[in-house]
Amino acid sequence: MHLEQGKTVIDSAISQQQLCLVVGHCQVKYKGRAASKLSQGDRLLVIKPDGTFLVHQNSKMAAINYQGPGAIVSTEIRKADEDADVAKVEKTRKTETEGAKNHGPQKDSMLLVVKAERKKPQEEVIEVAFDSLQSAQNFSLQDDESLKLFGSERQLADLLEQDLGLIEKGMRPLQTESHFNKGAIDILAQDKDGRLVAIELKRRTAGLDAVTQLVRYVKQLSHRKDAKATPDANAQNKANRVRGILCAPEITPNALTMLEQEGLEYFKLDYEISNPSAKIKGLQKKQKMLEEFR
Amino acid sequence: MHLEQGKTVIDSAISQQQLCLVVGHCQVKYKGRAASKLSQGDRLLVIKPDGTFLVHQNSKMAAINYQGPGAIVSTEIRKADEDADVAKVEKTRKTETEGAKNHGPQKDSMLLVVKAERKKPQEEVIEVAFDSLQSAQNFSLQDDESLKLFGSERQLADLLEQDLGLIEKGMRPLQTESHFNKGAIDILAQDKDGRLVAIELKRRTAGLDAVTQLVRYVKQLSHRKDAKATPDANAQNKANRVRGILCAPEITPNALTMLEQEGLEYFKLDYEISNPSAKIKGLQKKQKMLEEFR
DNA sequence: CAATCGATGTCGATC
DNA sequence: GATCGACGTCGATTG
Repeated sequence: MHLEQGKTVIDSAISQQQLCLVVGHCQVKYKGRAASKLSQGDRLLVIKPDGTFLVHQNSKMAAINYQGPGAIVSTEIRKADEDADVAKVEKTRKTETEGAKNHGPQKDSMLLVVKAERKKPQEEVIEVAFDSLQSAQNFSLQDDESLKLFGSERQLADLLEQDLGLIEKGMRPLQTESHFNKGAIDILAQDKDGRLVAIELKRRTAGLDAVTQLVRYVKQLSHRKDAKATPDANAQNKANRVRGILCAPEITPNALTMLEQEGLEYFKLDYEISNPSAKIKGLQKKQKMLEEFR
Repeated sequence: MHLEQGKTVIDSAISQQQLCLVVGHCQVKYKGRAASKLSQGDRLLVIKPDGTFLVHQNSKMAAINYQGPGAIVSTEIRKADEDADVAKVEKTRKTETEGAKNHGPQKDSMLLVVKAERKKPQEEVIEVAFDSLQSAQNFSLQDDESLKLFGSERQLADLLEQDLGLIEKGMRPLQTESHFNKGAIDILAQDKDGRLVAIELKRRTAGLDAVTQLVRYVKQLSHRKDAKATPDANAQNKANRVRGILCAPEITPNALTMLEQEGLEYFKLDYEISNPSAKIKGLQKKQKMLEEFR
C-alpha cells in the first residue's frame, strides 16, 4: 500500500471520527512526560476517535508506545533523510545485521509520519514514521455499553461490611465518616469491647504495601481517638488501641511478619465470584504457627 | 463479512502465528480472577501470536477485556439461542432502539464465538461472541526490536549516586548491599558526620506510598544498625539516627506532612531527559515554609 | 484540578 | 515459581 493512500485513510478517520487501524514497518519516537524512546519494526497502530493512540508490537499486552484520549493526531509525508536520527539509526542497523531484506527506508524514500500530540498536563509528542504499509483501514464503531464487573474489592468490602460476624462475634460496622484526609479505609468497625477496628480488604495476595496502608490508617485513627478522648493515661490508650485487620486470600511472608510486628491481625479470606455479585465463603484468623515461634 | 469466513481467518492466524484483527458487533463475557459482562456493541478484537487477546471499545486506552500472553485461543460457530443471555439482551435492545439496521442476530442466526483460555495461574476464560463482522484480517509482523527508554528511575538513581554532593557536601555512596529482605533501597549513603542515609528517588510526584516506602527502609536500617552497634544508650541512637531523604520533582502536601512528621527530608529534584541519558539539573532541600509553621 | 487508590493491573528483575 | 517494586502505569472517585 502506498504511503499517500495511507495518509488519506488516516486523515479521513480523523475527520470522520472513525477507528483507524494501520499496520506497517515504522520507527517510533516519544518525548514527553519523562521518557523518550526509539525503536523500529512492524507494528500495529490503533487510532481511536477520542484521540487514543496505541502502538502495538506482535507480543505482550501493553502498547509499546501510546497516547491517551485527547491527543491531537496529524499526518505528514516527509523525506526519510530529513530525520537525521532515523536515518542514522537505520544505517547502523542495516550494516550490522541484514542487507538482504529491504525493510528499511531507502535513500530518498518517503515516510508517512503520524503524530499524536498532547499539551494538557505536559507537552507530549509521539511520532510514528512508516516507511512501508501493509494496511490502513477505518471502521465505524457504535458502542455505548459499559462493562459490568463482579468481584471488585469494593463489592467484596460491601459484602463483608454486611456480615462482620464472619470476622468476630459482636463486630459491628461504624459508618461515621469513612474518608480521611489521607486515603480511605475500607471498613471502619467496632468490636464487642468497643474498640475501634480498621479493616482493610484485598481481593488478592496482600503484600507489604497493603500492610503499610493498614498501618497508616490505624495510626490516623489512633491520633484521632487521642484527640477525642481525654489526653490522659497512655496505658489506657494502649489497652484501647485501635485494632487493624487485614483480610485477603493470601499474604506474603514478609507482609505477615511486618503485620504481626505492628500488632495487627490477618484473616484469610475465602470468596467466590458468581454472576451478579461475589460471595464470601469464609474468613479465618491466621497467625504464625507455633513451630515457627523460635 | 460472513461469520464462517471470519472463523477461517482467525483459525489461520492461530495456526500461522499471525496478528489477527477483527472488527464486529459482539458481546463479551469473562470469568477468572474476577467476572464481567459487556453487552453488545461494535468492538475491535486483537489477537497476537503469543496469545495476547485484547477487546477494545472505540474510546479509552485500556482494553475493556483482555487475556495476557499464553492464552489459548479457539473459535466456534454456535447457534445464537444456545446462549440465553445473548438472545435476551439482543431482543430487548432491538425493540428499544432500531429495527432498521440489521446489526444484531436474527432468529436462528449464528454466532462466531472466539474464546481465550488460560489455566496456569488461575482458570480464566474470556468469550467474545460476534453476531456480525465488519472485518477480519491477519498480518505477519516481524519485530525483534525492544524499546529503549531514557529517564528511568534506575538511570536517575545511578546519576545521582555519582554526584551525591548535589544533596549535601560530604555525602558519599555506600554500596554495601542495597537489597534487604523487604524491598530495595535506591541509594545507601553516609553523610559527613558518618550518619547512614537512605535515599529514595522518584521520577515523578511523590505520594504517600513513596513516603511509607522510605519510612520502611529507614526503620530496617535502624534495626540493622542497632544490631551492629553496641546496644546501649538510646539517646545516642537518636543522635545517630538513620536519615531518610526523598528526592522527587514534586511531592503531594499530605506526603510532605507525613514525611516531616517522620523526621525525614525532601529534596526537590530537577532533571531533564536528553537523548542517551537523562541529566540531573538541580537538587534543593525543601521544607514547609515558616508561614505555615503556625 | 489535584490527590488518592484499585486493577483480571502488566512487566521485568531477583531470589 | 514466588516475591517485589516500577510504570510515561490507566481509570475512577472525591474534595
